[in-house]
Amino acid sequence: MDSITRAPAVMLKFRTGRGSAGAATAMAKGATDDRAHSALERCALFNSLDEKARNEIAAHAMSRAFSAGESICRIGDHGDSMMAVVVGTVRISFPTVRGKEIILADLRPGELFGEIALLDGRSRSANARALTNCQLLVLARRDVLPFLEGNPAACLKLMEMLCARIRHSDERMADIAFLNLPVRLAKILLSYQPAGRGATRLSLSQSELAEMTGGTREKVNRCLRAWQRQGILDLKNRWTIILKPEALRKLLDAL
Amino acid sequence: MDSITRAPAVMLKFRTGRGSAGAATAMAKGATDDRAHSALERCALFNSLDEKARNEIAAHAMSRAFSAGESICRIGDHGDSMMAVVVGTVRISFPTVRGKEIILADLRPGELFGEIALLDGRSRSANARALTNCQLLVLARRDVLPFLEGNPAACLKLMEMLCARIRHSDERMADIAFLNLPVRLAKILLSYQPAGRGATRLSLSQSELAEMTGGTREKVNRCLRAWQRQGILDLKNRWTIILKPEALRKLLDAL
DNA sequence: TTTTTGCTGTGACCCGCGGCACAGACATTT
DNA sequence: AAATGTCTGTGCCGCGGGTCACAGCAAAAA
Repeated sequence: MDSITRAPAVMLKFRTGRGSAGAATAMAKGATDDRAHSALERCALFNSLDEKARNEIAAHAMSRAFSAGESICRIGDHGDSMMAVVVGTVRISFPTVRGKEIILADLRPGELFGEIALLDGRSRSANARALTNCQLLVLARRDVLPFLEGNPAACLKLMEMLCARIRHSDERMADIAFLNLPVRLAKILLSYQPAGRGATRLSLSQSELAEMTGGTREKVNRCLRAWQRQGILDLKNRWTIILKPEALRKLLDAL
Repeated sequence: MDSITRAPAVMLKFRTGRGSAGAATAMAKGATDDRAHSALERCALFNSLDEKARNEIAAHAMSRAFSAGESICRIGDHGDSMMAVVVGTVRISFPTVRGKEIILADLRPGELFGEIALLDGRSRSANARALTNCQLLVLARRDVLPFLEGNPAACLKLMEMLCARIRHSDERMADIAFLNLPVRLAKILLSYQPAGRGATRLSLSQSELAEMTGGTREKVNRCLRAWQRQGILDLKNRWTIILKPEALRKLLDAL
């Protein structure tokens, strides 16, 4: 277990966290620059489009920066834009009673959020927060809707993405309803494990894992420690190092 | 409590249930008849369209009947069509481990299902079963996709519907994660209560309520009985009669 | 009508998990 | 180096709720 020399690391936020990263909230509102265009290329919604369409939408994109810890939007806000992550990580969460919240997703570059309020014209459906310093591309409703009307292909692609969200939500709901915490935790850990076998180091606090699984911090801790004793993973400083992903997968297969 | 003379009744399935309704599975494949057209008018996706567009899509609709209890589609099936309910009730459910399943929705005339597999080309995302004898309108992918490409308005409307599904799913997930069973049960009961004050009679078995809330039949029973003792509702034969919806709502407000 | 089947109502039991409390380990700040 | 704050690690207690078992009942089927 000491033989790990160059394990892949999943680090969503800088280890030296919250706010200390300084106020990088300057706003670069340059429009049709190359950065915007190449960012859209990395985005699932737009990379299937032809060059012309991509230029058309890129012309309306506004670049905007958020510093680590900053709130991007809150549930209930009026929202008439959607955002694509260019640099950094954005955390989407859903607040519930008594200050608790459930983490829905951590979005990396190329991913999109805010489409729901944009599309249905209602208020924001979740919270979004910059987990690291972030660079986003902002697209306003008044630009997006006409664009979609003229680009059925983009429309269908967007619908596919919404469908994926629905599938994922339904599955997760069933998980929470019927699976016990260790299984849910294993699922989450594996979902942060980038495909390949071998050790993965992840920098997620146990409270964060609790908010993702819908459990408590204490329970997550006990579960992780039990796995550590079995040699399935290792907890060092504040990293969680997955040593035997197969063991976790086996837990899932057993249902 | 005996003064109820004409209370609204919510009856999703015939009280004389399962299968006995005889094999009405005959297939009426008449296409552009008036029934198809008027059914589409009742459907949220199509009623905002102009007459011409509605005729266009109605021309491709196939009518199909299912008898009570019959399975319409199963999760994992290959699916390249979507359906609109014309007559009857269709139950959408999501199966999980060990035969348990969670009821996602009971669809009434005018509502749509099966769009997800149709749109993203993957397999069916849930089970659908005819709760009563049903009449459905079936629309095939090869007809729907070209139609959507030519009708941006329908596209956007469909996206709105998908967004509503996502909002609903996320909220329900948070409910299951953080609210205890009585509260979830109260929510479900109220959601079947058609707006107005006063008593509502609903014909849902306690096992069904359990499958909707993600709890057990026994727990649902105990909870309902407790409410009965408090005079909030009445359980007679196999009907659940909501006497004081305000009391349930108060339970929700208390969070 | 009689039989069968499925739904309701309840008691007993036990486990998972949430809540509290607190100690120790690091990290960051001053 | 000292102080402060945050995360980790654990013991303990109590409750919500899942499970089993079984006893009425009411509605369909025979």
